[in-house]
Amino acid sequence: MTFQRARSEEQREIRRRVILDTTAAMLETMPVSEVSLNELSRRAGLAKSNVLRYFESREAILLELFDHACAQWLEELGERLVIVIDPAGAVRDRGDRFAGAFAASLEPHRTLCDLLSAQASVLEHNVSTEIAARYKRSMHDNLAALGGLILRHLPELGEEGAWKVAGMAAVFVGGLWPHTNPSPSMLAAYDADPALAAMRMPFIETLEEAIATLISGALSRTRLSPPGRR
Amino acid sequence: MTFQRARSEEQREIRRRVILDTTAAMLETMPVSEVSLNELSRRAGLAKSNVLRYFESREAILLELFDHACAQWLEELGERLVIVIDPAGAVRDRGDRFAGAFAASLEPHRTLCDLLSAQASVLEHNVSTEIAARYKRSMHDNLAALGGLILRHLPELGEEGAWKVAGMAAVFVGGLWPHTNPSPSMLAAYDADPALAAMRMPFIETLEEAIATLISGALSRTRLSPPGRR
DNA sequence: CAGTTTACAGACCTCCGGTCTTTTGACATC
DNA sequence: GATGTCAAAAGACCGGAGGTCTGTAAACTG
Repeated sequence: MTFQRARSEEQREIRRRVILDTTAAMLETMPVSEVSLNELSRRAGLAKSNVLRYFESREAILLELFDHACAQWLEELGERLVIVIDPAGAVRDRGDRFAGAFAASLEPHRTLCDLLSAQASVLEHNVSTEIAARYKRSMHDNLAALGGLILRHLPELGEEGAWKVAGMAAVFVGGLWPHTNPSPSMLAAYDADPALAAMRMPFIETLEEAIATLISGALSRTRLSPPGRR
Repeated sequence: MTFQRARSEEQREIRRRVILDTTAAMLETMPVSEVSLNELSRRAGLAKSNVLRYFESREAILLELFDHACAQWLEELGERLVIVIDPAGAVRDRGDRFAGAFAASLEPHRTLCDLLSAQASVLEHNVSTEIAARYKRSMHDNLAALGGLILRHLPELGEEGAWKVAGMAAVFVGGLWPHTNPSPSMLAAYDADPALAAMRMPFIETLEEAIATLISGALSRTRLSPPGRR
């Protein structure tokens, strides 16, 4: 697969891209936890040690991928929002439409959700301080961008309120996602007992409702307690 | 450590308890991900294969522990709530107090939070359908109990609203928890850059605010959209 | 063409969850 | 009390994980 050795910087960059692309392709067909360095390096046509020449750990690869996926999703969400939300509409309507667009925009970004849910518990471990700091700064920007989108379409929330909703939404997505990937045995349990199946949470619908509820709550709370008050 | 062989059923039960207690003790000092069968069996004074004679997998042990911790926490939360909430108080006040009690009640239950966050993504995998079903039924009851507590102190939410808030709260706790256990390198990054440190989410405070927001939202939404409407 | 650098592959390491095989302790029977 | 049986226990073992170490050879430099 590999044709010649990477000596120039641009060749090294190509290697990095191959690794990232291969990982992204794997994530399309399997959860984060199943992406192993062995299989990844096999698919990329490189030796494992060579993969680790370009990334300091498995987690560092996934983190970079996550960061990129985040930025791309945010762009799509931004576009979707301006289409869907009428700036002159009622607050309640804008909130609901935001929630709907938010949830729907994640539908084609399953791997982003998967990475998000693994972020704090897995990805942020086993990377150097440099990588951790760089990534966290980038995530700070992403979260700020999400807060900006919220503020733009729901200015009633205020800057602080919008920021908080952004953080809560991110946390919620990360918490909800794992529940939508039941293990085979759990699936069998669902099949066997309809009462259990009833408590499954469909990802998009649950997310939409939760975000809408969060926004409603944040709105009513900013209204009830004027800024500056604790 | 182990003195005689377990031949009677009650002796077997003692073995199970030793394993569960040892695991619980380990969880007091390390996160779920670091509890390994090797170390566990060493501490319990049993061979690894012997531990697996009593539990079908590492996850099965943790799942049973999680279930038990859940039930115990729910009891404590129930007691706390009747002390803290004035049934005659305003809805808003009851909601806020509920959120406060909810968050505070989790403070001494760090391992519960840890298990909760690992639940869907780790624990529910790698167990048989029997265990999965049994556990899920139990969790169904636990969630219903939480819903019951919510309904009791915030009857305005209605049964469905209370149930939904319960589910969302559980999801949120599971999503938030990992962010409160930063890796060493992440901690170093925080130390180096105050701007990064500012985006840390303190567990209890963030949780309290999110739950309060969720409740406010659910309340305003039930008020705005009468039951039966979609 | 000789020498130096270094990308790369593959053997190797430790640890994980889990299985398989062997040993041995506790009981029932003679 | 000796003997046989059966399951509890222990420990060797397995494949695969993430990651390191070392030898090789390809590309540059003089």
